[in-house]
Amino acid sequence: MNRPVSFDVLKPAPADGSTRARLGHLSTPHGQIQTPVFMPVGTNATVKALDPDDLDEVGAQIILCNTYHLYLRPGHERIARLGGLHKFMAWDKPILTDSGGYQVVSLGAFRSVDDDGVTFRSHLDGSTHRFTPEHSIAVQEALGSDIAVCLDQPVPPHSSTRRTVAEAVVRTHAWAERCLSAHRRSDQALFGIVQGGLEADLREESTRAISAMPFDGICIGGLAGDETPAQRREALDVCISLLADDPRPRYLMGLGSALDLLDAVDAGVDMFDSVLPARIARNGTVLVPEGRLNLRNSRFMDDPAPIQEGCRCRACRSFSRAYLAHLLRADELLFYRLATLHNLTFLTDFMARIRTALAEGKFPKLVHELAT
RNA sequence: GGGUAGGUUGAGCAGGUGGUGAGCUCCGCUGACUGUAGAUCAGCCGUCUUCGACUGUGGGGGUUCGAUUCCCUCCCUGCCCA
Repeated sequence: MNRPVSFDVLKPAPADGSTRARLGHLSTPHGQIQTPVFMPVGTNATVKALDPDDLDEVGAQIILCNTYHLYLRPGHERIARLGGLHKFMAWDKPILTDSGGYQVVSLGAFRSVDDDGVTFRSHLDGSTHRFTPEHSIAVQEALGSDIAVCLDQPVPPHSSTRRTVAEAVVRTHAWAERCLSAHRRSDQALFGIVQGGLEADLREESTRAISAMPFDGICIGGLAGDETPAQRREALDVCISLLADDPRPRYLMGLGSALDLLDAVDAGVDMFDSVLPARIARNGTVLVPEGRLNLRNSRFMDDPAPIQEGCRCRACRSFSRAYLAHLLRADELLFYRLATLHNLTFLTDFMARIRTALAEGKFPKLVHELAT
């Protein structure tokens, strides 16, 4: 049977074990994706402050949209009536939808979880809504994303007891099976999600269970939270050592800082998403090779240099730090667009650089360079 | 010139009719943000030797144990009338 997406490893991890990083190619109904890839997040069917032309200019290959948010507003059925999510938002490249699983964590006090599903209180009007694995899949099918994701139960790594993590793992596995049997669309891939927090044995158990199911890709969830980089790497190594011979793409959910991405690619991850670069942009922080600049700092008011010398983005081609700092202070809308454009371009180019290094067999060297 | 309402920490205000005015919102300064309840949030924002101390209610003077408050006087601002 023809899979909706196909993944080819163009350049596998070297046999010498110097890295698990690999170069890949993901083919979807709406286009091709070079991996490792970073997916900007467009929760409400828009990457905040940008339009699809901007995203093309950034070089985004695929974006993530959110099932829970679009279900609440404007409604998945409405989007389906209007021709599906791609048409609705005028983005004809690949889209991955999150299942609403993350909202189990982020909505905190506004939800309750049981074995059958999650009950949410809408953050918009307080009304109650229920997401079961079947319902999440139905909503994602209505949206028509290229890649759907299972409803899962992530837990905050650091602040959860082993018992909580263990329960979430069991539940996530049961839901994974239900998502699989509910899923029908043949033009939409379905990824399963591994949980297990920072408990090595639970991570292992979860990886085995999820990878044994016929998913099109494997998500690693429950990280990119309050764990340390070392703990994350440890959890990642547990998962990916078990997936070494698995031909499917590996997607680490929620990771978005450059050095974090580098390390996770080294650990063998192919796909990433995060709100981080876009959110910090809106909050005044821009990414540069040395780290971050907070354009709110008074020293930028007189700085005629671009955010980053040599950056190809619109903000850097045309404007100074001084101008951007002014826009930010004046609450001008242009700031949000330019800062977002820059940060997403920065991260996209960073991933491209990683891919080039992988293609040329120079990835370990790049890691060494950037880590110091 | 007469009348009237005012003068509080960068700005705008609150409060205070004899018993210790540092409260708010802006502005400003700094930090945070990782499958987006986030163009958001947190801290600081008179001075200093900062777990505390000092100064501060337009200026000056008076009454009083004690004055932002009462009295005198001057200055400044808005409005009304000449």
